[in-house]
Amino acid sequence: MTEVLQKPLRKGEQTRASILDVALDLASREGLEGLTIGVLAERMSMSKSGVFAHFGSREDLQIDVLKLYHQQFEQEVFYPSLREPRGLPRLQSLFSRWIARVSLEIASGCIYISGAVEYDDRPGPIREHLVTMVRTWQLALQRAAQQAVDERHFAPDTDTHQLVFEMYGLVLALHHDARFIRSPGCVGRAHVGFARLIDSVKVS
Amino acid sequence: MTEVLQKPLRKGEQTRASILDVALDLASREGLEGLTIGVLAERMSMSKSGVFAHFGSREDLQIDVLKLYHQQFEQEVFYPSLREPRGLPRLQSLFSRWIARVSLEIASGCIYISGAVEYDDRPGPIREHLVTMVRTWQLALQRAAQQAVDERHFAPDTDTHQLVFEMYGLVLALHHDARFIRSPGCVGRAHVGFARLIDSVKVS
DNA sequence: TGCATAATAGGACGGTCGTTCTATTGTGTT
DNA sequence: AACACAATAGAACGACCGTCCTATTATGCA
Repeated sequence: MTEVLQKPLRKGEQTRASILDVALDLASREGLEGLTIGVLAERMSMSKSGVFAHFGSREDLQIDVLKLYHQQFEQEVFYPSLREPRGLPRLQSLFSRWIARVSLEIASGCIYISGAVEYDDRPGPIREHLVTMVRTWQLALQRAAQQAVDERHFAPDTDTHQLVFEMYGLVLALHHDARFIRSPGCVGRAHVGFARLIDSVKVS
Repeated sequence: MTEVLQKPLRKGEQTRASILDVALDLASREGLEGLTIGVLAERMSMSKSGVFAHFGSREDLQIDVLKLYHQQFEQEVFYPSLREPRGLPRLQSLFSRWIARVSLEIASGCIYISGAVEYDDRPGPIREHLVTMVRTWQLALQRAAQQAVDERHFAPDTDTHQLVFEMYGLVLALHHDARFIRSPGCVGRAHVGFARLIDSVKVS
């Protein structure tokens, strides 16, 4: 009855992790709803049941993929920006890292954005997780914007909610024009839009 | 051999039209990819094959749904705005009618927007049609913006492409926050954003 | 009223889906 | 080396999908 027996063998966790990696890549391309166990198994050179056994259900798999994405997003976009000084510099860092990530994702797709469309009318735990994550990100942006007001970088009557709304719009437009329309130069347009946005709230 | 025999009986066209109506409603809710012949037949109280016979394939059905949507969009948003004088008034009319339509669609969903995500990486005729329609709409907006420059409502160096990019972003953000996040007040924020946008290019 | 044929129903097909069951292979520990 | 059990494979399930084929019913016109 020593507690050593409880801890799982290493192999399982390892393949589970690499399954999740492939699943994230797959979900980025085909959407979370397009993520299918059969295709996943094929890409892993495993049997369907072999893959399935690592997750209680497809829904659990999807949620784990979501959590992995969230983690990577935080690591790439959020945390590095905390090194920047509060206020405008940090907000600018958050935005340009965000843009940079979405630009790289043009080849695969952003799960927050595709998920928002896939689950805008599909109740359930996946939608719940997605909404929580996106709202968390929006609140982080809003907090950074509020700090810019506090630091007197922005006018004191600045509507930070409005600011985040428009920033999100710029990124959505970027994702739309880059991935769907495939019109060149839209990364630059996102930056130009942000500059104008900041200019409209900055103290002279 | 009188050519009268060639013309189809009325009944078929009629039910075909009402099938398309239901299909459009269904596709707005579940997405074009979620539009399924079985569910469509159930909603029509018809057999699957009965519904299917009106279209050569599911893909043709989806394309016809798309065309119907495009038609309604033009009718509700584009044509009425042509009655406004060229330049800023017409552009404002286009935008606010667009916003109004998307606001009504909050309950169901905009096919241009959900389709952009569903087909951003799925080649084929459906994607082709979608891209053409959306680009048509974007070009219409850009034309109206250019006329505002010509009429000296906007500064002569105004980047109309940039303008349309940001307008589209505002609508995407509206759709996102309304349908997915379900945050109240985002219709107002879309208007505020547009006002700020116009202000930055308007001649004093 | 009949006749040609359009409109629809019914059933079957092969395929893919998520999931479950049972058997087999592999791993880590004593 | 041998044992316990984790990890995976394989086959089968019921459900739903788009599509096709063949009847049956309804429609519009002579």
